[in-house]
Formats: sequence, C-alpha cells, structure tokens
Amino acid sequence: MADPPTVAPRKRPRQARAAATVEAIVEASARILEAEGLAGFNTNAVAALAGVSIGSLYQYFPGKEAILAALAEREAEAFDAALGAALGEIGDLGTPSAVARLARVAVDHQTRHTRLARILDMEEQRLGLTEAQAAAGRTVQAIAKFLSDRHLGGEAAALDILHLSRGLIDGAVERGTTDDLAKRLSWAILGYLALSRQAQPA
Amino acid sequence: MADPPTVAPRKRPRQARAAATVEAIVEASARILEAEGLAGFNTNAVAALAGVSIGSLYQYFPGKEAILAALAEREAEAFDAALGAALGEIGDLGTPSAVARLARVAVDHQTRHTRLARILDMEEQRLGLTEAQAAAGRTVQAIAKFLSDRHLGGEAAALDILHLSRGLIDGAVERGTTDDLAKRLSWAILGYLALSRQAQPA
DNA sequence: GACTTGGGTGAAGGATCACTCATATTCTGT
DNA sequence: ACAGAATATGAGTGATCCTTCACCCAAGTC
Repeated sequence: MADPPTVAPRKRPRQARAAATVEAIVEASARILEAEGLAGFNTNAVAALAGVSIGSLYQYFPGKEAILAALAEREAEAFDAALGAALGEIGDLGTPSAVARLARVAVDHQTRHTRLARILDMEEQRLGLTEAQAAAGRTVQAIAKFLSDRHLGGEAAALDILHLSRGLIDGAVERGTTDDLAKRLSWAILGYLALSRQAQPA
Repeated sequence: MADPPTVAPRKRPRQARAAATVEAIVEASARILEAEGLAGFNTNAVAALAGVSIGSLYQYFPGKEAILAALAEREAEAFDAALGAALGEIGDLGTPSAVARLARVAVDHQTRHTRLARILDMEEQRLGLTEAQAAAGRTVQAIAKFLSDRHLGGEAAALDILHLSRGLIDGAVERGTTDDLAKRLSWAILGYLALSRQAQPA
C-alpha cells in the first residue's frame, strides 16, 4: 500500500491573476480527465492545456494528487449546491414528482462529466480527500433529511440511492441510452423506497 | 484520443509449463489490481509477483493492455457462468425469490473483487475488449430472457438492472455496509421492474 | 546424439513524466 | 518612481517503467 500523498494546496493565490492560473489548471485537468482518462492526466499536459508553465502549477499544488483533490471538491460542491436548490423547490410536491425532480438533477450533473465523475469517485477513496468527502457528506445528509421528513428512510437509504443512481446513470451514458433516463432512475429509487418501507414498517 | 493498443495474445502456450506461466501472470495481475489499483499495475511488478521474468510475460502478451483483456474475459466468463447456473435453478420460483437468488450471485461475485471489477469495467470501454464484451453480452441476454419469460421487461431493463446493481454493490462495499445487501439490491430491482411495468403496460 | 521447437531469462535502451530551481516578469503600496 | 512581494517561466534532473533482444535451457523427434 502506498502512503497517502500530500493533498493540501501549497499556497493561496493573492492576486486575481494567480486565481485565474489556479482556475485554469483545475479546468484543464477536468478536460483532460474527461477526454483521456487518468492515463493522459500528467502535469505537463495539464500545464500545457491550461496555458501555464509547469513551474506555475507547482507553485500552487504540491503534486498532481492535489489537483485531483481540488477538482473533487469543486465537483462535490457543485452537485451539493444543485441538489440543495432542487430540494428547496419541492417542499410540497408529492413524493413521485419530488423524486423525479431530484433524479433530473442527478442525471444532469452526472451526464455532463461521466468519466470525470467516475475517476474522481475512485480516487476519492484511494487518497483521503476529506474536503470532497465532507461536501459529499452534506449531500447525503440533505437527502437523508428529505427521506426522513417523508418517513421514507434514513441515511442508509440515501447512500444506497446515491450509489445506485451513479451506476445506472454511468451505464446509460456508456451505451448512449439516456432518453428516459430520469424516469428510469425514478423507478429504481421509488421502487427501492417502497419495498424497503414495506419490509420494515417503522 | 490514443489509438487502441493491440490486445490479442501473442502466442498460445503449447506445453503445460507454459500454460502455468500464463495463468500465473493473469493471477498476479488480478492480485495487484485489487491491492494497488491501476497505478501499481506495471509489467515488472506483475512478472515479479508471478515469479516469472519480464521476458516471459512478453512472450505471451504484446503489452500490459493485453493482460487486462485476458483478465476481463476471465472475469466476465466467470460471472456469466455463475449467473447461468443460478438461472437454471430458479425455473419455478416466484419472481421475488428468483430475483433474490440472482441478487445473491451478483453480490457474491462483485464483493470478492470490487476494485478489480471496477477497474476492468472502466478499461473495457477505453480499450476495445471485444472478447470480454461478448461474454458480458451473453450475460445480458440471459437476464433479458429471464425477464421476458416473466413479462417483466427486455434487454433495456436487463442493462439498467445490471448497472444499477454494480453501483449499489460497489458503494456498499466501499463503506462496509454489506449486511443485507442482497435484500436491498432486490428492493431496487423488484421496485424498478414493478414501476416500469406499471408505466408501460405491454 | 543431433536437430528443432517451445519456453525462459534479464540487462539495457529509450521514453515518459513528476518535480525543482535559478531566473525573469508583473504587480502593489507608498 | 521604486522596493519588495507575488507570480511566472522552462530547461534540467532523476526516477520509473515499457519493451526488446541476444542468449540459454528443456522437451520432443528421427
């Protein structure tokens, strides 16, 4: 087992110019990972695509794993925000409609960057990306709250649903069958919730 | 985009000794991928763990990707066999019991080598691992037949279920909540089938 | 026992890539 | 305008790793 590499940013950008550099590096990384996968993800390529020298990259990130960490945090944050917004808008909807709405959000997010999302998900485990995991934890809590408010389940159900969604969406994108994807995802989620509730009446 | 590397075996082992060498290489690769991930998967390490010289490795495989191909085929074949056996034993069971049985098979298989399975799944897309995909295709057809025999769905449903299962199982293994996993998986599958049937009555 | 073919070896070439450092440029406050 | 801080550069270094090749050993054949 390899020891976990340092993942905290090396220094913080103070000028706008520097912030743009950091942003360009993260964005370039996202593009490369989506297009080429982990294999094509090397610091030289990232710097080149970002239009920045390798030296600059190492000013802000202690290594390539650190870029992954920043990227993972960014994505987790974005998903949490999108889901939070959706949750705020569905207070009085019926459960099927509410779940359909949430399914849409998940599909939209995951469809945009399938490959990137899968890679980050795997690396999140391998390295200890605590920042990203914290954001993901907030997402789980938000869904768990939604479920328990409606007496549909708790945190365990939220996690199962999240993971099952990932698999279903990734698979559908892979084979290009994303037509009724949100609807199909709703079937899985609502079905899971109905049967789990029926199996263990609270 | 990188061009797809050659993946066909270089030559076929004719003596028992050679077959053992090939087997050792594939097995060592599986162990390394499970323990270290793609990052630790290099030909030197594989040869060393297999107790074989690097030269021997290149006698049978044109490159590391070819080992991946062989491994993917082996795993896909194993899963197809296990699932086929289970399908043969559940001819007259009720649908919930039958699905529970299949869920068990999927959980057992995926739980044994989660990390390996995930890696192979990703690489299967990246390279064109046709042999492995053929075996996977047979698995899909077997499930599709099971579903259509009971008027529960077709190939699309089979694929959705397979992918959703992968996500759910991987997630559960990741966080160590594999206790009622087969049951939870059954909920998702049966729920999906029930609602999809209800949405589009044949 | 000579010959053929299959099997096995590992040092070495060559490519890639992470990361550093000495130097140059740009910004910001005064 | 100037000093000092922040930012940017990219050739170079060393390590890792894929792959080849020239050579040796083992097994079967006549």
